[in-house]
Amino acid sequence: MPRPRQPRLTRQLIVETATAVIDAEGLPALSTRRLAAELGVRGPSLYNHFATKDEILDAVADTVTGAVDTSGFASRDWAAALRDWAWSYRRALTAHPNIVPYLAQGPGRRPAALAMADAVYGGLVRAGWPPARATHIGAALRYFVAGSALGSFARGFVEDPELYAAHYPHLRQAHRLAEHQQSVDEGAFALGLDALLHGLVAEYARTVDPVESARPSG
Amino acid sequence: MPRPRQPRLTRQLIVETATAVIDAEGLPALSTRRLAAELGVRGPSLYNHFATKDEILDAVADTVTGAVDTSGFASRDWAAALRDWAWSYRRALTAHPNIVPYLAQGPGRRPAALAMADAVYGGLVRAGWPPARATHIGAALRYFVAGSALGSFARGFVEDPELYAAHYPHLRQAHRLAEHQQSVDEGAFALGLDALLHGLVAEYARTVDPVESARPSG
DNA sequence: GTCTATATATAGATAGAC
DNA sequence: GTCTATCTATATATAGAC
Repeated sequence: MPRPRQPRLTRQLIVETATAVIDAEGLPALSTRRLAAELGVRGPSLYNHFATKDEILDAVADTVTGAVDTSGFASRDWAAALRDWAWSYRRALTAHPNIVPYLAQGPGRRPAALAMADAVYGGLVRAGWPPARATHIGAALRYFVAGSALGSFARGFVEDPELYAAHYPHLRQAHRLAEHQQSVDEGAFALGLDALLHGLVAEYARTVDPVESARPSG
Repeated sequence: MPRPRQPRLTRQLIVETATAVIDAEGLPALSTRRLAAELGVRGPSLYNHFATKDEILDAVADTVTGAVDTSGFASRDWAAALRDWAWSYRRALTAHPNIVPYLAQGPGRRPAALAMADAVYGGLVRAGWPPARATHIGAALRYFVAGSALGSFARGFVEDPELYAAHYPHLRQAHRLAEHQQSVDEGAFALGLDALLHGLVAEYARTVDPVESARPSG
């Protein structure tokens, strides 16, 4: 009973469906058979559109990264651009947390990841940061965003509070916050990002543009 | 030809060997057969010491986290304690980067991870941080450390610089730094951690201990 | 371009002998 | 406590018919 006039496979449809499976059940759950079944075809059909499973994963990864907005770096305000980029980056990754370990294997040859790195680095250098410093700043923010998307603090705590109370007294309250996992994660990200940018602005004033910064007070 | 008097299996030996395999070849490379072969036994023998493969992975994860030093929180200087903890945490994770995605699945029931969270949270609250704030700070630093261990900025760049030059002009210089991957990663971590702590100290002065901080200047 | 059939490999885990 | 033998399952990928 071949399905008579169903939508045929396309690369985009395969990528979208693969993303959905990964989001719902994790990276190890994505097999070619599972993906094909989800699309209403058999496993081998996928190989008419992708040479290997890794090509599919790369396409998923590139699509996720492609959703990140780096347009802020077109302006002059590098700190605002970093903040907007970091939040956009975080939104893109937290929408698909299960793919993050794969993403972190490196930008590799994925166009979107390379374009993102290029935009951030270029924007910081244009703002006056020394090249080596620009690399460090981009990497530091990438670490923070990737780490925040990778695993929440709350995730993984078991249900019974009393189970912890005896051995880890300070966690009694902390664990209660696990009920509000998402708000904890977002609050921690907001706090960390603000602190990071605060420190970077201070260093910029000290090392990159001391004249401009010193003008008001001395 | 059974091995006559070889060292028999112990939980510790299994965990150490599993860690070595994961370090060398990645998390997916660790199968029960592979691990057993490395130990000079057959697969089923492992089940005399662990009920499941996941139990072995949990033991590996717990050992990695157990190497983190949180003794700094015994003192009063919370910022110095955070810095020491973050560096110790980073050293523990970067020594075994391939296990990080597994670690990030949550503290779960692993004693070392829970003890670490307890020490950090307790130290910050004792220093005067509000409980919710202490949770956010611990999480933010955990994100940063985990992200930095997960994937370096440099990792994954291909060898030929010219391959990037045409399409991503700003990356020509950045990619050269990939040759010094380790120093880039460490520099980015140092910069990010300093910036984070700088921002936190400023907030502490503003919100937790304004009297003490305001004394000199008003 | 999708299909059936299959090659090849590998996984985690158990039963029961020694 | 380790072994052989095996169960069950699942994987990626290819050949060749339609």
